[in-house]
Amino acid sequence: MDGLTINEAAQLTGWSARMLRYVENAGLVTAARSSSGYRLYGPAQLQRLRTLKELLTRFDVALSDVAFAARLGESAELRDAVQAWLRSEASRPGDVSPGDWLRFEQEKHQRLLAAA
Amino acid sequence: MDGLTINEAAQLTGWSARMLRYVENAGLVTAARSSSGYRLYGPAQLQRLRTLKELLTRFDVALSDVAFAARLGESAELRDAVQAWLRSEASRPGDVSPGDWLRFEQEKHQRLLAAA
DNA sequence: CAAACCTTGACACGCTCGTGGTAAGGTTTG
DNA sequence: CAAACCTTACCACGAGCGTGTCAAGGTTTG
Repeated sequence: MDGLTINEAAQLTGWSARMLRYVENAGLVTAARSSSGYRLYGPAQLQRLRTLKELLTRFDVALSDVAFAARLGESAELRDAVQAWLRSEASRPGDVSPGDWLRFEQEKHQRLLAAA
Repeated sequence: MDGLTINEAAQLTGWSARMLRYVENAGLVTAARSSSGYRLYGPAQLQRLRTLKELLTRFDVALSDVAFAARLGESAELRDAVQAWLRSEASRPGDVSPGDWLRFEQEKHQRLLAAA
């Protein structure tokens, strides 16, 4: 059988085996399975895991955020609803002070930094 | 001064005053302020609040999800990074079983329903 | 002026997220 | 076969979300 086992993949990607299972259960990186049920990671999965990690740390994004983005990509109905709501935002003057949601999104990160 | 106060807006939108402050702090619906600092809600804000509520309940979306979508709309860099990662997904066969992330995203909802 | 409203800040509570661990049991390998 | 690995299923734990409530203090209104 070709493909790395979960601990090998963990070593090579910097995730823990525990997190690899968690990420798979989130539907973000799914491994193939051997006949006996072992997860098998190929080069594509390894690359996806590495870039996912990069994405999360570089932009301080949560797994649930990426999962939501995937949802947006899959459901045109949801995507349209969200975009319609967002578009109604900038239309009125003084509606949202610039950098407001940005502060919110970064607040968690700020707190983590402050606690260190 | 024109504009409804926070409790009036709460009544008309179905949110609590507490949540209106929370939503504002999330940067999603920001009210104008009177000279003495009172929040003032106009028709545009009321409508945004109503549609936001609809969005959240209808698609079982979190406030942080909408905030993230706003972030995607503001930062081309982030949007490109996320979309690039997502595009690398469907390329390989058997990469992700269909409906996998969907189960994950709905799991919370399922648990809530199961508890009732 | 007193009642009724608004403000921010805090405590609390249950739930989800991200993460580690451990237990019970099947598989692969030396 | 025994060691080393894999599986799922749990317990735990701190941090964040969504929400209510309460306190201390300023504002508007009858």
